[in-house]
Order: sequence, then C-alpha cells, then structure tokens
Amino acid sequence: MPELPEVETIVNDLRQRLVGRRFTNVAVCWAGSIAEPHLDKFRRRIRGQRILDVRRRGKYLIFSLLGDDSFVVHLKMTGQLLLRPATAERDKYARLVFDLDDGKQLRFVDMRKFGRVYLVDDPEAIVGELGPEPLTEDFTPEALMRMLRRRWGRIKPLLLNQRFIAGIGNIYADEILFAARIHPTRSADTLTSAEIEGLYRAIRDVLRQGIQNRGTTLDDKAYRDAEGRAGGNQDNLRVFRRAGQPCPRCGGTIQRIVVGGRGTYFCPRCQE
DNA sequence: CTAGGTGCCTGATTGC
DNA sequence: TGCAATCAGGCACCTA
Repeated sequence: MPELPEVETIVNDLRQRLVGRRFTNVAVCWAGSIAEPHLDKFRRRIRGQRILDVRRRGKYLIFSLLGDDSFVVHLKMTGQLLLRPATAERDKYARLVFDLDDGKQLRFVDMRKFGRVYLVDDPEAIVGELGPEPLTEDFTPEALMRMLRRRWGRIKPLLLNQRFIAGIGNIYADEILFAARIHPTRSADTLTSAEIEGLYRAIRDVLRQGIQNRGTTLDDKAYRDAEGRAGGNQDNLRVFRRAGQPCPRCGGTIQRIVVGGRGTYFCPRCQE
C-alpha cells in the first residue's frame, strides 16, 4: 500500500525519466481504472500530450501536461507505475499501458483494481480537500497543535484522515504512534503539548526515513518503485505486522487490535 | 464533528 | 486434499 514515502520515491524516479516525454498511445486493459473522463475522451485527450512535470500531493501523483491538462493517479492498495521497454513481457495485472515517444511504456499495474487515474484540467478538483503536506516547512508543531485543538476523536483514525494530514497510511500511522509513544486510541484532545511535539517529530522522522529507504515493501505484490524494485524500509518497521514479537524499546509484547476498522499494531507497555 | 457500516477487488489464509 | 468462507485495506459514501 503506497503511502507518502512510496509515492514520493516513484514521483522522483518518474520525474527524472518522464519530463519532456510524450504519451503517444494508451492501451486500456481494464476501463474501470479510469475515473474520468469517459474512455473515448480519455484516449483522445491523453494522446500526444507532453509531460512537463511530475509531482506528489498526499498519495496522489500529478503529471502536468503541455495542453494544460493534468494526469492524476492514485495507487490505492496495489497500484504500481512501472516504466518498461515496450518490448518487455506483459505484466500480469496491467490495467493501462501508455506508450511513450522514446520506445518505453508507462504501465499502470493494479492487482486489486482499487487504483484510479484521472485526466482533468484542474488537479485541485481532486486534491483540493487534502490536509497539509507533513514534510513542508509550513507544517510546524504549532500548526499541528492548532489543528488538533478542534478535534476530539481517536488519534489513529485522525492520522489516517487525508483531510487532516495528507499522505499517512496504515503502516506509517502505527510506526509514527510507536515512535511518539502514543496509544492509537488516545483522544486527540487529551494530548499534552509535549506529546504533540513528539508526535510532530515522529511524523517527520518516520516519513523521512521511509523516503530515505525508498519505501516499504511488505510482500511480493505490494509496493514497487518505477523500475519494479522493492523498497528497503520494511526492515525498519518496529511494530507494524509484528504482533506477538517483543517491543524493540521496552521488551513488552506487541499487540494487534482493530481501530476504525484497521489492523493496528502497538506496544501496550510503552504507548499510552 | 465522530463512529460505524458497506462496497469496491482478488490473493492469501483459515475452517471444515 | 479440496473447496468455501473470511480477511486485508484506501477511500467514497451512507447512516446515526
């Protein structure tokens, strides 16, 4: 499940390789991957468009195109964007295959078919409601404190709420709360200012480390970078999917509970 | 505003 | 062994 660090890695790779390239054609293997516009219009509008830039907002990838359109992608659970030579073997779960003007293909591969692509004139129509980017400099401890002041729900679902902060998913939420020593069901309004500062630092550190390690690949079909390579951050996880194992900090036993319908891993001994 | 449920999907896991 | 039921999970959308 690609979250901010995984999408950041893919975006940085793709920017290097795709800026200046042109989409020459698209093969649609599963039309359901296209959110908008309708299939025929999508095909007509993407063909011949030159890529000016590739950037990330939350978990979305945004390709700015010369004709003022934006090609927007959300990978959801199992989506991948792979850059392959057009001659490369077909990927089993390929849903959309974009031919490029340099003999390569950008392949949208998505086993579970949750991912979506959009071709729109204004990307704000899609990403406009997202909360702040946690790694930009205007996201400060004070900003986080102000944001939390109006909230009284449990902290983990809040971290997962993309309108609250953009880019955090289930893996990094658990790792962040472990690093900050905060129990996933703590009410946001009971956090002390010291805890909020710790939470702030944990958000930044955990996400940055994820980026530094080029993302988290937990199993075979999970996240891959644009070259199809696994990330390295899975070796760095301290609680996620480690139920029954000893806490690396206090030696307690990591527990799995369900919070907001999501599998949640934490150490009951050092997270209050 | 929060919390809970459903649906979208399919491979992996679990149950009998 | 084999097949069916269940699970996982990001997010939209619904209800309370």
